Amino acid sequence: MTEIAVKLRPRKQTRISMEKTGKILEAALYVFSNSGFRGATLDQIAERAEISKPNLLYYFDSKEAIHRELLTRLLDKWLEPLRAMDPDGDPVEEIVSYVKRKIEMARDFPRESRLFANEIMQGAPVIHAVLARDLKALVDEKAKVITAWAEEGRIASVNPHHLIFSIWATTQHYADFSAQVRLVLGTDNIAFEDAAEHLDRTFRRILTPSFAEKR
Amino acid sequence: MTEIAVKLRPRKQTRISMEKTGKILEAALYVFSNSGFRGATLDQIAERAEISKPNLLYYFDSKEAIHRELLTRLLDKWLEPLRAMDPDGDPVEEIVSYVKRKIEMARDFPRESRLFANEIMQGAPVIHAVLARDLKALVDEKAKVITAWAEEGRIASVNPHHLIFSIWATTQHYADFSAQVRLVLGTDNIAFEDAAEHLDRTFRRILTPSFAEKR
DNA sequence: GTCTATATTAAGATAGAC
DNA sequence: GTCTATCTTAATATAGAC
Repeated sequence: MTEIAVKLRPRKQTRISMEKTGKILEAALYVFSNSGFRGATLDQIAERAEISKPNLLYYFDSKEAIHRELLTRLLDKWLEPLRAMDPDGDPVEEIVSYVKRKIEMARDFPRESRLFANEIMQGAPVIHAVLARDLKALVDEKAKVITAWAEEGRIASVNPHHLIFSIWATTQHYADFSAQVRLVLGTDNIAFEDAAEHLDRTFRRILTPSFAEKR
Repeated sequence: MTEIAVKLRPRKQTRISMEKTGKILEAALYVFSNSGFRGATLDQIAERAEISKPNLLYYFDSKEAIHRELLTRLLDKWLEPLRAMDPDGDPVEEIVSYVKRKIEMARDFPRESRLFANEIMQGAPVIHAVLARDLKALVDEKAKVITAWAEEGRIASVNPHHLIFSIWATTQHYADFSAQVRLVLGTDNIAFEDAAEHLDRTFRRILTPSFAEKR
């Protein structure tokens, strides 16, 4: 599990203070995910959290502190779908289930997706260290599982790291670049069922061993 | 073709002024792609362009104007790979060639990719209108071609719009989120040959008609 | 066309009363 | 803990000499 250093300003984390910080973080998630770190302002966050700006800064040391807190809090949730991939399950089903969980995350948590996308695009200045440790370890671990499946002929031969990149890319695309998707499809709301069906079919095609490759 | 409204400040576009504006735009591409619009500063751009800030603002009306000019100038280049998809070519080869061109763009023009990624993630405030017209028209046109190919049984049945989203997502991922790719692979430079090979294989698997589907 | 100096504003953060 | 008022800095943009 990822260790999260929760260093909030008030000594005692009373019920009221946890409620306030929660409200601030919720507002900050909205603003940061829409405008990026630099584009976001404390005024916007304060207004959305229905709190004054100085009061906001009573709970957090700085704008940066809010941002850092958001990212570290959300990291576990973000890695959860990959963690859930079961080495003992059916290979193709495990991977397409992972794809399904990821597309559901894009649908249900687009703000979280864009928050991370912004962070990564800036070169991950805040969470670089923790990603280089935890994310890398997790991906390497699952890559080994995928490699084993391929060697056993239970899925088609595939580069496991790049397969995972393709899964991240295709699923998060619907959250991170939803403006473009909507604009191209000419709809106000993305039909996520269509996206999910498309990805389910394509990843099954990628992974299902061909007759030639079967032993 | 996309019409580009070039509205520069100097009346006469002399050779010297075109050189300057070119140098400014090159610097701006670097800075905007690394920091996003809000994160970028005119100081950074001016320094990189080796020009004073007021001089920079002699050539462009505002920071926004530089940004807008960059996006509109680069748009055609960005759509070129899809435009080049030939309805009369071999279906699978045409699509994997498109994938190849896109991954080469991610390798050779990562700054352009991130510039557009930033713009789209903010909801495309600058180029929304032109995308809704030109990009949508282009994608719809190529989607029809793909649908025809599928109906003729020359490629596997696929949702053409979502296929295109998958191509954009998987290829641009290596430019937009290169920090994460490098961090996960543990390398300083991405081996684009590996990515290209992976994508070539996967899209061939997706597209090659199965025996069952062939007529 | 280019520069130095400067005006203007926006935004992060703090002081201090309550 | 919360507020009003304010400090401070950074950044866009302009004035005006050369």
